Amino acid sequence: MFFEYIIKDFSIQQTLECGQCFRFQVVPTAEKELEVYLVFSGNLAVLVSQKRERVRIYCENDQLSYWVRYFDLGRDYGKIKKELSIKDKFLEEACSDKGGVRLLQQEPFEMLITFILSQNKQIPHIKILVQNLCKNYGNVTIYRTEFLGQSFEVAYYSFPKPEALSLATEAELRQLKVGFRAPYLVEAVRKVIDEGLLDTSIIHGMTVEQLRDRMMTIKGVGRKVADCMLLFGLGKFEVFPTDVWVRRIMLFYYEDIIAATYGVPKENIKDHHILSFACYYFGTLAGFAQQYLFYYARDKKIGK
DNA sequence: AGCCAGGCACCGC
DNA sequence: GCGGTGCATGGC
Repeated sequence: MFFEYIIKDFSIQQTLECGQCFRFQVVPTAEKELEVYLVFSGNLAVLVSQKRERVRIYCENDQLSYWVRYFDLGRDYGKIKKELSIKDKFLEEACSDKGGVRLLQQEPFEMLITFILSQNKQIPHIKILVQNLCKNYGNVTIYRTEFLGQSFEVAYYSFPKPEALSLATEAELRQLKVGFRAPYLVEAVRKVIDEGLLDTSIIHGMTVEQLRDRMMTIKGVGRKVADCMLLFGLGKFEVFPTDVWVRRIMLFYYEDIIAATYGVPKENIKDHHILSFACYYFGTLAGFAQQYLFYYARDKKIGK
């Protein structure tokens, strides 16, 4: 069965392709303007179709709330984009061009592992590595639904649970081409299991700074990986993951303002200046701004 | 062939 | 703190 919604400020294509999600695939269709994707999260799968503002989520009743939250469909993105767009022309353009992006609320453990894998890798490679993990340590599941009057069926691998991943040795992980990230994964999984790193009862009520410090106790998790995990996995929308692309576009657009704000020569701008400025300038919307800017910069190759 | 990729740890200062 | 370097692997 499916549930149909009319949703503004949403593009399933942009939301999945913008670089926050690594487990999805296009479902080819003959119909014009119809976009269909299979999306995987944790041990679940869903088929989503979109034609203009008409969005259909193909799942059973008891999973609907999970996917509505996952795609962040309950939030007023028009308001967010408006608030960002009035700040300057650059943001206005990025928000307009990438206006269908929504911040997915993905599984915390999955985000932690995925973004440890992401370091010094390009997005297509990250997808392959994640897929390797799922194939080797996840469970096969069948997803079935009715789609356009016929039955649709696909087998997929779940994202492995910590206990399943804990069976992997460093050597086995290296065979999956994760390279120097192998020991990072082992430690992350160990800390999740032994120290309850992601236990809801423990992290509930912690500040963003406390959560970030907690994640960064893992070797292989620095500021950027931690912030991606906080943003995409824990819904901490005020963080501003700063990678090469974000650095490029921030300098391209705001170099002069940042230099003036902090009284440093342009060539002396450091990451902490960019982070501080983003926090001040974008405020609680920093995470949204980051994703619009990141996707826009990468698409237009800004600063490269 | 060399450089870079949604970085990070480690080292020397 | 700050800058430089090595790191697995793959694509251009």
